[in-house]
Amino acid sequence: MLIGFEIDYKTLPYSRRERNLVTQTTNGRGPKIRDVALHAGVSTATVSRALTDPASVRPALRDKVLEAVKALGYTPNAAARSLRAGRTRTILVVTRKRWSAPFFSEVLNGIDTTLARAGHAMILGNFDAGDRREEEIIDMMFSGHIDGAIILSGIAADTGTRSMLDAGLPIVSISAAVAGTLAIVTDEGESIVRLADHLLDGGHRRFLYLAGPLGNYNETVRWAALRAHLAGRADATLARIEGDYTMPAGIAAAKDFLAMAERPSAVVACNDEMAIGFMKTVRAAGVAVPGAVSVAGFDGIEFADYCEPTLTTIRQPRFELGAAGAETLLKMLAGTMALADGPVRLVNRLRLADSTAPLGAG
Amino acid sequence: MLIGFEIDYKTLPYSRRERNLVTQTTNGRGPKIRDVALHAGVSTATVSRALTDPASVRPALRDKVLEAVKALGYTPNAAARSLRAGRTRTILVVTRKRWSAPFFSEVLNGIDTTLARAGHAMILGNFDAGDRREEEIIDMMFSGHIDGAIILSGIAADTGTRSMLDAGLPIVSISAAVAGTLAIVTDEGESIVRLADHLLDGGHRRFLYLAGPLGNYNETVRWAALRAHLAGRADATLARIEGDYTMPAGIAAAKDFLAMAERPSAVVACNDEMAIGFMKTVRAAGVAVPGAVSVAGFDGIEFADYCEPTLTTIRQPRFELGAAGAETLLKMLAGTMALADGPVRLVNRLRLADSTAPLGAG
DNA sequence: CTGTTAGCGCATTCAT
DNA sequence: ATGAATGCGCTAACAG
Repeated sequence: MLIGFEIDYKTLPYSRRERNLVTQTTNGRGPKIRDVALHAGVSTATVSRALTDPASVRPALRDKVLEAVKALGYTPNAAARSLRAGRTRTILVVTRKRWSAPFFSEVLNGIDTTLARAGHAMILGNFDAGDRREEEIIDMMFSGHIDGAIILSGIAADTGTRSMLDAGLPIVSISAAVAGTLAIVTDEGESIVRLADHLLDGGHRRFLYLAGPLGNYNETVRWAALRAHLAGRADATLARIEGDYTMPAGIAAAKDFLAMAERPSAVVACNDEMAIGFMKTVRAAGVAVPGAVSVAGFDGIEFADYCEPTLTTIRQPRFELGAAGAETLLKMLAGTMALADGPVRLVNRLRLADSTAPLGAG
Repeated sequence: MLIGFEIDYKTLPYSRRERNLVTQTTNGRGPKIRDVALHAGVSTATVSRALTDPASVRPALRDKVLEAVKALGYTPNAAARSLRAGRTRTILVVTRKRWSAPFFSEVLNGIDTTLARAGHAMILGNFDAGDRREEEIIDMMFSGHIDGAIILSGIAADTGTRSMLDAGLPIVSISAAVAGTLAIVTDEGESIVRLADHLLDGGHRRFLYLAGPLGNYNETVRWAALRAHLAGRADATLARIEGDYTMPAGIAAAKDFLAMAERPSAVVACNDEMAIGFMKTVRAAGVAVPGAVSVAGFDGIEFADYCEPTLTTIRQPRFELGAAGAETLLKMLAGTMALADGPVRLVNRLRLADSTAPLGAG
């Protein structure tokens, strides 16, 4: 039995010190607002006010409170706060299992940075149509666990019984416009037309388009724009091969391309990954890029500058898409923006690199 | 005025139907447990039990409750539940701003999949040492908003005043072992030795190592293992160039390499991105890979198979790292696993590709 | 400007 | 097996 055993707090790591203070309070689970109130000699209401609306408390008292907060290592309980306030300062971000990490990770970064600055947290949820996870995502919308949602998945979670849209929370969709949400999109149709014009200017007339998944928003917009534009040129042809945005899909498309009797001279892929898989494969088969075929992508992922050859592509403002989406959602929560104020459109930039060249050049 | 105006609910979208039902309940914000109880003719306690412990309620009553739940579109309020139960079924995952998206996105996928299966949500938080975000992360640990944390950042958020470790919640660190947490790591030291042996077998003796950020866990482990191993070979030399895991760092290293009087014949990069940036640059300068220099990476990101040439690397089980981390944390929460049961070690695999060849071959 | 009080919605005692 | 009542921790009315 140790009697009079003295702990020298100054030599202990602060964690130990704090833990010790914590145990001096009412119960085992860390200090509550009441503990702070007692320590500071004020009521719990004053503590609450000193923390959430400092201006409403006399400086002298406020300082006493903040001192007590620091001394006890008090952090307000989030659940109690949420229950009382009716909001959680938490946002749900939904993605799909097979997302394009190089593209979306930077969007996510933009979201996180913006939300964090506003004191909001971000719950990430992956789902694919049909799996149980989809139901959980919807439940979360109705559970009061979150204040709003950002959709990166291109579609809303919807089990047929109910949809995440029904919860009545503000929702923003980024990159793909989802009906019933405020969409943050880019001028992707115009962008792909600019790309096509660049290739047309280089003398290209036989085009091949590497498609994204059928029904996908971006796929639909890009294809429609490209097709409409080339339809206006009597001398141009446009073939199409289906794909799913992955590099293996680019490989598969390349095999089809290599088997074609009359090969197109210009390939426009619906995203960079497919373009990169395509280039790798045709080059391995002895088809020079851009010598024999020009290849362009879409998105402007980082690797577009490191593949061989560097990839002509359309650079989307990924971070800004995320930031604008988060900003917009915060405004909807604040009531200063509404669905009708959308969609928000950002501008892409054509980035020329070594994978495209005028017909016959390269 | 519309009298006797009948709405045909069957032709309305379900969302409309549900919204209608919701308004039949006590207040504006959706049905509460009391509404369900009234609708089913039971007490709130029975509703609660029917939902959380169905076996404890007589089947007849249980069915009535579940029916009422469905009819009203009831979803339990998460904040109230958390406050009452003392846990949130939410996990915090911390990353750093400059993470390697190709590597960590798949780890994240493993985490999310595993947590979701167990009914847990995942809050994502980016931080960098010194910014305000770091404090928020720590606050979250103390706020009762989360039940535990997974560290992908390699270091614990720590302001000097307090650290996320002090909250007393279970914490797992993945890929880099963080003191005070249960670490999920790989046999990276052994892996890099296997890689070195492969190059030694090919006749290489002059090595160059492209380093990660000083102090980084993986950097430290890999460098120590490689250095110790080559130190055992009297005929081998090992140079080192600093970097920060990015492709531009690989470019910078390549410039230094090109300026060397006697160039090493084998380059081992601490991650794939640097190896890829390096290859791109030396090839552009006319140095053949692997003809003049063999290059190897570390991590096994997807793009390693699509760069030019394909990259010899060490493939880490990224999804499994995430899954194991989440699994482990869940066990810690359940009390069936503790810090002392770690670390958990997964095994990497050497993946040979076109960027390495025996000395003088290629 | 500050203290007292009530209640956010739920899970869990304690009775029955 | 079920119901009544309590309190998780906090903030917002209301009083003073």
